[in-house]
Amino acid sequence: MTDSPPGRPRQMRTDARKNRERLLNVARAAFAEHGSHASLNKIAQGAGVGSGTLYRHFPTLQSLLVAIITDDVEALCSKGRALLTHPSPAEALHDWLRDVAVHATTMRGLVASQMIAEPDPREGAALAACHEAIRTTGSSLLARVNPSGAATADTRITDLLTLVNAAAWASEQAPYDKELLNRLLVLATSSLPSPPNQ
Amino acid sequence: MTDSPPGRPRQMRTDARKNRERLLNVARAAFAEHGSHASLNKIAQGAGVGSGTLYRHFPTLQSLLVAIITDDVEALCSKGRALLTHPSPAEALHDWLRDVAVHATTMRGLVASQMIAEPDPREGAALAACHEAIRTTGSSLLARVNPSGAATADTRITDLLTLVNAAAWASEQAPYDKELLNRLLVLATSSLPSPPNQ
DNA sequence: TGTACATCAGTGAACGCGCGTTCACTGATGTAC
DNA sequence: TGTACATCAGTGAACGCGCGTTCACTGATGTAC
Repeated sequence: MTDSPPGRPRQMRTDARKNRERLLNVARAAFAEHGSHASLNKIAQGAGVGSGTLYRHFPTLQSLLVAIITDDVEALCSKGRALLTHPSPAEALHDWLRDVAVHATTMRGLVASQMIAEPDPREGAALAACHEAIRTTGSSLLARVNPSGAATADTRITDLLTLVNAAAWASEQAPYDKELLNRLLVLATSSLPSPPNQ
Repeated sequence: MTDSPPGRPRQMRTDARKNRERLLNVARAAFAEHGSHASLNKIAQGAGVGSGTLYRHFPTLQSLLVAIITDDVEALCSKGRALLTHPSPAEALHDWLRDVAVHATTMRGLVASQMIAEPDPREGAALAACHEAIRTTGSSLLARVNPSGAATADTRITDLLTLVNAAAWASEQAPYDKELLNRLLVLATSSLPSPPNQ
């Protein structure tokens, strides 16, 4: 057993951190343009980085994707928590679901599909944690709309989020129809109380 | 101008017709397994046919897909027309939407995506005709549920079909959850009158 | 503050792979008589 | 029914391409003193 020596791990090199950031940005754009057909070599090239560097940071296309989604989900959940004090629970929920949909709308179905599919255990707990966080946040918002049904909120919110993500995916398939996402969200959430001003 | 001579075109050779049929069947399976990453060479090989033969029949992956979908849509519409005499209009509509969803559930999102996206004009009128046929059939079924709203039935059915296809896509992403499609369909159609026996 | 150095991030040519696509050729078969 | 033949479907080796991935090497930088 040759354990690594104890003590703090060495801090991440500044160039490494910058490259990681740049890779994530370029990957975001590449996924937005080509979805799951995006080329890793081109992402590396676009970030001004050797392909080996990309592999050092993200051994897998999936891991790149999960890193991007993790950032987004964090923002989404923090916005959701803020909405918990919104005066209109119904409006808060609708607003947040719209944000979720818009988020899922950014990468040719890749994001939507990750949010729906069972997390790949090889990807560690990162993606599963995203799911958990989204569900918890949504559950709180939903419970405020209909306090009596709190017990069922957890399963309801999962299906609701799935359908919202599916609607987002559909609207990506039809980019020429700018209003489609709005109309689909109305349909998808028609079983919820409407927000007051609509 | 060297026009081809007049008269009937030569009938399709029997081996050609068989090969075409075999290619469609193998392609169906390949798309079901690999979606848009299916390999044309492997489809040709699986059908026991040279790759050139595949290209003679279907110059494009897309054209292969459209041929498959055309067959399915025909069946779907004929079933829809039969349902127009069903004693319960609401049940007829729900049944048919379920069939549409199940159909969209067979090829890793490829079918669902084709049913939603704007038809590629290079693909001729075939796919556009599918959309038209589905919409017409659905529109009739919807009009029977709510005769007063016939004028708006056409736009409503388009969005409804889109959401149903989206739900089908989502349920493909989560194959481990066998009941997901059912639950999503309930959510997606919650703005319609419920069928009597549910 | 300055310096020596071990660590590890970065490099990018090279590899093997499977893909879509072509095309000169072979051979099956529908048609006309 | 039988036959000659023009048509066109079928073939599959070959091509170029871009992909993901590797790895021996270089060099930047965080750390310890």
